[in-house]
Amino acid sequence: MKERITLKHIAKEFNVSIATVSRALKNSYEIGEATREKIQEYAKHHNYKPNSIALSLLNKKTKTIGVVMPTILNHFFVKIFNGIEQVANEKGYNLITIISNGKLEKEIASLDMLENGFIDGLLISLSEETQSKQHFKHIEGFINNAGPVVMFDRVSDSVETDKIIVDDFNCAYKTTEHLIKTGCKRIAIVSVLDNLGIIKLRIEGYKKALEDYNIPINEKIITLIKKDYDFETEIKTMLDYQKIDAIIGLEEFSTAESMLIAKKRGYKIPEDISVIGFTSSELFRYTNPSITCISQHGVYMGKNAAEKLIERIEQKDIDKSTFETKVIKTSLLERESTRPLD
Amino acid sequence: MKERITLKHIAKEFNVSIATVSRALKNSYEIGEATREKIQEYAKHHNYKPNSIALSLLNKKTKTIGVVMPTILNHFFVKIFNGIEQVANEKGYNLITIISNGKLEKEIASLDMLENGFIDGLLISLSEETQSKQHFKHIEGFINNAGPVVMFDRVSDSVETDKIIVDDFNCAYKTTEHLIKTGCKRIAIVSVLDNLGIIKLRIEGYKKALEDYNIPINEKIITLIKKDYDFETEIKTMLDYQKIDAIIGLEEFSTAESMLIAKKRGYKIPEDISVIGFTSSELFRYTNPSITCISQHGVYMGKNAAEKLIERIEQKDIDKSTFETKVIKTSLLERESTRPLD
DNA sequence: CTGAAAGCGCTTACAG
DNA sequence: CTGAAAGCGCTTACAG
Repeated sequence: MKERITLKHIAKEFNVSIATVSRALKNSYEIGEATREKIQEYAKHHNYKPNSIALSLLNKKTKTIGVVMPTILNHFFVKIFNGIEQVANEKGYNLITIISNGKLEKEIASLDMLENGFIDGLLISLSEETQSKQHFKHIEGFINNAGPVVMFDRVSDSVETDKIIVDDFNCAYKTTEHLIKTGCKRIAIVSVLDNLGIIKLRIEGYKKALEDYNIPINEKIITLIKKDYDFETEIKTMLDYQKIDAIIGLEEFSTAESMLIAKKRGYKIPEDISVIGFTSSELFRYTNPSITCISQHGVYMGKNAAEKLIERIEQKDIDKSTFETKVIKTSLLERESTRPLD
Repeated sequence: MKERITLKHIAKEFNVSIATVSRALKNSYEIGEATREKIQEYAKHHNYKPNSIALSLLNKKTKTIGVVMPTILNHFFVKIFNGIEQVANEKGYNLITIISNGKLEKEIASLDMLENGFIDGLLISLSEETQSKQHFKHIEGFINNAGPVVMFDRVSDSVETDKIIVDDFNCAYKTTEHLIKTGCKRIAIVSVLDNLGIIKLRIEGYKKALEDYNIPINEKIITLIKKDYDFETEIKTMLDYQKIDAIIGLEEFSTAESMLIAKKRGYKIPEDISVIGFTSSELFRYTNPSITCISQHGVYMGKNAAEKLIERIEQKDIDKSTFETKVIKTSLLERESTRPLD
């Protein structure tokens, strides 16, 4: 690696000041044409690139956005990331990506590190632990000290900022309603996530739908499986001791895995048990039967989040009263794991 | 957002020089204990964080790595990214991630942008177009002007640098051999990727295995499907006009989709046709039958790539003669889509 | 024990 | 048309 060429080098080469070089390269009309041309040519030939760190220090803008996500091993988040990347790229922003891995500690450490001027703004989806412990000081700290924040999907009501979410309550309501209309009455919920705001909302929506259709709620078939519990055992127990004619899986794993276990237990899908996944996943297209699911439009969510953040970054003053929560509509993608409506 | 607090502010507060503040915060033994303590306390209380942009300018190190990948909608790359993230995080490096989306142009633009001092080094997996056009000037330019580069998975022989790859030739050889040993003779290859070094190597390994077992090579069942061609039509044509008893899919999509089409055409898997996917994918666990595949150990590859790059970054001088290409072993994960060995 | 100065690489208002 | 100077926020060798 050669030493990087700077204005200083060029200035020395032509025996002019670095100010002149700077202006010549910016095509300033102030500089004589001859000087301008020879400097530009030299710079081009030697592949001069203005040092962006120096520019960042000067402008107090890095044109870089932080993205903190709980995981990337989840197709929904991959899609969101894709959306973010598209918009960021388009608008000339770089992305610094951090996976919190569900850990509050890492989230805090990351924000702490990012609070030092390296990014212009932050996109964040909270880790499980952050939500269960309801610890948001690091987010608020960032907003106060470092720059605008847009939260997406896994958000918190208690943090005042812009948010992009899915309407989990309504979505769960409609999903449950759909199952009821196809004749299901004993609808189970399965999830390996817990303590997440979105999970609570989904369960509320589900319960409301059951109520509205006068179906009793059976807490024993709302199976939230903690990390240290064995998934297969829990599902088998539920299938063996409870009567069930539908399963709503709240993420990819729970959905696909529950269906697999049910099939092994001899249940026909969807004749005996209907299955719906509460997330879009490529995987669901290829299972047998293919799985009906809620499409959450991850790319669209990512794009919206990035657009909102960049808008805030480029805004002079941020009026807290203009903070908004955008709700992204979901859609039901019917496949073979649920019965047709009529 | 409050104005960020700087050494200047603190210095003014205590009527000392910024040098003193800087030293006090670094716990320099030179500074009187009283001064040190009151400055530290004040800084802590006001949440002072040294501006990392200023430090980067000073140290000519940003503790940031660039990651350029062709796609993220591919589980293999997601896993690699996870591995990279783990190591980077551990060693205190940030990641700037760019998805080239298979486009040479974007790859060039990205490197151009990253060449200006924002990153200490680069991890890159080439885009399809880059490989088909054999255009590597931007990579070489980066190595010469900006910093060390480690290439992973989709690499080029003509670029001199460290590389982490899968042994595609051998792996394809052994995969083909495995199919032959389970009684398959008419082994098809299906891929939607083309012009990729790794694809060529895999096909060579496959052909070598056929040769070694005295099985004639039938080019008509090596189906590389171009972007604008209809996948389903191509596969159906192959199934209808050629005799086939095994399919090796070179990526997730081709594998899962081919099996689906074959099943629809009435073939029993693996009795009539065996299927192997040349990539690890969560999806393959849930299809019916589940799909035997090559596990490429993406996380491990990502970790290795990141470790190598950081080693290079933290090295004073890089001796080109020490560039190495590390080959990651793959393993065959047998599932239901292939027949057992005996 | 503390400060003034130089410097990282750049831009730009101010002089001339 | 061109340059010297100040400044972005920091560190550190050099003086005292």
